[in-house]
Amino acid sequence: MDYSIEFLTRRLKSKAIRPSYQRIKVLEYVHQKGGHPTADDIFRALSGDIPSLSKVTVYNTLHTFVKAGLLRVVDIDDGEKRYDVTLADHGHFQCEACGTIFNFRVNIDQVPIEGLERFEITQKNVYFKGLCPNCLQPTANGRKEEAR
Amino acid sequence: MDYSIEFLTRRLKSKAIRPSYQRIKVLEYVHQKGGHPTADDIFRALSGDIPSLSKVTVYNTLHTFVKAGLLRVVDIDDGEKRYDVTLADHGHFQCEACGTIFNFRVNIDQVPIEGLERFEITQKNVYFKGLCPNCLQPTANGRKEEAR
DNA sequence: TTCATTTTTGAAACGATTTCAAATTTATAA
DNA sequence: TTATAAATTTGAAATCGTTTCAAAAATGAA
Ligand SMILES: [Mn+2]
Ligand SMILES: [Mn+2]
Ligand SMILES: [Zn+2]
Ligand SMILES: [Zn+2]
Repeated sequence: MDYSIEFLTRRLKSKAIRPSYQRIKVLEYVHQKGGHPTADDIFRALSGDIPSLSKVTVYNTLHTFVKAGLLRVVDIDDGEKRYDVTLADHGHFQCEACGTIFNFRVNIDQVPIEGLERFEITQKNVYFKGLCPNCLQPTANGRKEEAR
Repeated sequence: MDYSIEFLTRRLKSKAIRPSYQRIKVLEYVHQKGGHPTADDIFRALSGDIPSLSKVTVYNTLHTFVKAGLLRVVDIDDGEKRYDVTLADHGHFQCEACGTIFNFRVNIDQVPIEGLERFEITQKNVYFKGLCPNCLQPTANGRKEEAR
């Protein structure tokens, strides 16, 4: 994929967000890294490149991006919020052993819903929990993988 | 419904939880009040009856109840966790204007899922957001109801 | 270059929850 | 009943992600 500075700059400008160095770096990180990083993941990853970087800037930037629809919040974890570049509708599974968050395909619009006839729905989240294949796999000694 | 001390005591004993005064009162509150109270809702409601009550006791008690399967956590709100006595599978809708959390019927097991073939699922949550009928209703002057 | 606006920054505040150790209550054994 | 151990409750302090705040720095317009 093309996550060049020019591409990211254009993406920001298209949302009327000024392409500051910090913002471009945050956007670059979430695109290149993918997955579901926390604000702190992003802060620690960029601190090297931008020694002056403040955590508040990361928070500000993430808020801006979410409001502009560039990112989506995943709030499955207790504790920290996570940020997701994948905007297409999908569900999230969090492994209770290793904590990893996985995406899965789910067509929530096909589900029969009862009781929201007069409601206006703007956001649909599907969060599952359980054990991922890695953590289900028994190790050589016959026990489960160690939880992190 | 019968939420007598005897009933609640039996319910606790059946889960091997010692029926202390505090625990019975918390269990009574969540049953009688229903809905999705926060730890603080419960604490403030019971402080009158139990002047010595500590918030830590409420937290301890809620953890115990959740672990025993007497309550379910609803983590849709940013901020505070909420507790739910309704154990049957259902979805949660939070109104973005008034904050109220509503239940709705959803048969999540009927939804086609792709990508979790080798996962062990132990918990399925469906969280919607949007506007509830009250907050959608225009007032006399033509504007929406005031958000809380 | 000015001057206004936006962005970044570190420190401090916030707020729900957890940790901790002491005090109290309850159960068990002698 | 009394002694002792175990469980529960409690208030204070700690934790931790996030927000608020005001000043400094960067950027844009005139
Ligand atoms: Mn995702
Ligand atoms: Mn509910
Ligand atoms: Zn796992
Ligand atoms: Zn509402």
